[in-house]
Amino acid sequence: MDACNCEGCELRTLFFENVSTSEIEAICNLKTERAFRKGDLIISEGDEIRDFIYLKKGLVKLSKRSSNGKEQIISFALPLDFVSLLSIFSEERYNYSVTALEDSVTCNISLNEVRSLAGINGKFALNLIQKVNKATDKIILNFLEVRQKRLYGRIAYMLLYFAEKIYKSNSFDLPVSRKEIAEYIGMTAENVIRSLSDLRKDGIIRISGPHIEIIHEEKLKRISELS
Amino acid sequence: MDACNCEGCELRTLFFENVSTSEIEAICNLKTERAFRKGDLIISEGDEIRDFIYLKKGLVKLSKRSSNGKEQIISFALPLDFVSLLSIFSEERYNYSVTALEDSVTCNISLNEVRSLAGINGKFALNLIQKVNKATDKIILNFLEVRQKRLYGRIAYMLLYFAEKIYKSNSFDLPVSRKEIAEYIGMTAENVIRSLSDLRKDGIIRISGPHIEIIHEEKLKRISELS
DNA sequence: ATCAGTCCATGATAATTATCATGCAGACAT
DNA sequence: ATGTCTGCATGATAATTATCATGGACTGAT
Repeated sequence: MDACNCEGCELRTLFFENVSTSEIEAICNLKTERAFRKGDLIISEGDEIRDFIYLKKGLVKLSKRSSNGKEQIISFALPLDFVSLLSIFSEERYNYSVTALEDSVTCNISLNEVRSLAGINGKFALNLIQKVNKATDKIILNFLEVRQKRLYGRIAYMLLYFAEKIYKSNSFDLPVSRKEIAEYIGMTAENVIRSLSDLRKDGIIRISGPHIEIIHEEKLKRISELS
Repeated sequence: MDACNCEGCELRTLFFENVSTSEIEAICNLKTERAFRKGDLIISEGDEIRDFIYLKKGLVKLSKRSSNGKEQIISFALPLDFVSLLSIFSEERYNYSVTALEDSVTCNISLNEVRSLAGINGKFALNLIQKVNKATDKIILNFLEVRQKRLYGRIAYMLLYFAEKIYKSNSFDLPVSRKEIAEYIGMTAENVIRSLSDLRKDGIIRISGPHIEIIHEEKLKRISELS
């Protein structure tokens, strides 16, 4: 446990709740930490799935190039959300990409190790099921939520999402371009820009470049709910 | 193994691949089979999650009532797809409903049993992860696929989906109303009806009541792809 | 048999969104 | 410094989709 710095990792108790100290040591020595700069590609669609990857620090987006060549954003993930959600265990290759939106650090563990630990330690496996399940559930519920709204409501929903879930503040820098917001909510970049401008003109938010400040949270919530 | 009729179940090898005969017997004696008629509610949103449920026979829809009160269809499932996908293991209550679209039979096993088996038998747990993972992946990829298309393309995509994935034939009875199609693709019922009529007028499909016959599969595919 | 309810269907119109065009500002390489 | 690229912004217009209204067919309840 000397070269192994997992003790400080906030994910440890979450992830390794049911793993004995000796098992942790064994895994810990096999893990690799990787640092990424804002904008770096962490996983590229089509890459072979070798590692179980989770986010230790930072913010990432999961995206996929769809059949017609357009990029679509599936979700955003913070630490404590897993990055290796979809397709892991069920596919050989990633069918989505992961990109760092802020400087990020991942912790990579050989998938075979995780697999064999899960095969030996059923409690660990159950814990894993739960985490993967929760993460994918969130994505699906989010899709449903967004789908039923119209442009203006989707924008409001997204702003509230960043404020509440990602930054826990009504004042933050958008980590994504307007085009990426469009790819996330399934609209065009022009209309995203227009909606943001409208919200600004109505005095509901303040914008300067990437910086957003939500002034009338209640109004924004009403817009989000009333679609 | 006498009262236990799992041997004939096609799901057995899939599901219990890694489970010993004695373990199967133990579980098998605890399982309950339930039959449902077309239209019956199998799971109601908000129900407590007690059983691990899988579909042995039939066709079902997963749906969710969204915040504004509108019903949304998440996916359709055939046998071999699991029904207890989302929220199981991670939630206490279902956050979606399951309805039989055709006469269906489910096999219910106490979740605690499945959980404890997974805790003991890691291989079984891994198998479970894989299945759950694959099923949710499908749902997410489907959402992405549909989202990038416009009305006409979504209708074409859905028709091809039923023909290829559900009925394996270009001639079939739609198991859902036009309104439900709308809830599946995120459009209004009127526009679904209009699109179907347009496809009929263009000679691409034949319609009589719930019966659909795809005449020009190639044209339909092109419409689906070109959105 | 009648009534209420739902599904399918179509039209007219309004609302929403996409597309195309243009301009500006900043980043960056040469 | 110049040109090129990208992101942000706005307008004009076209395309798409929703909403509202109406009608016929059918089902089930009374």
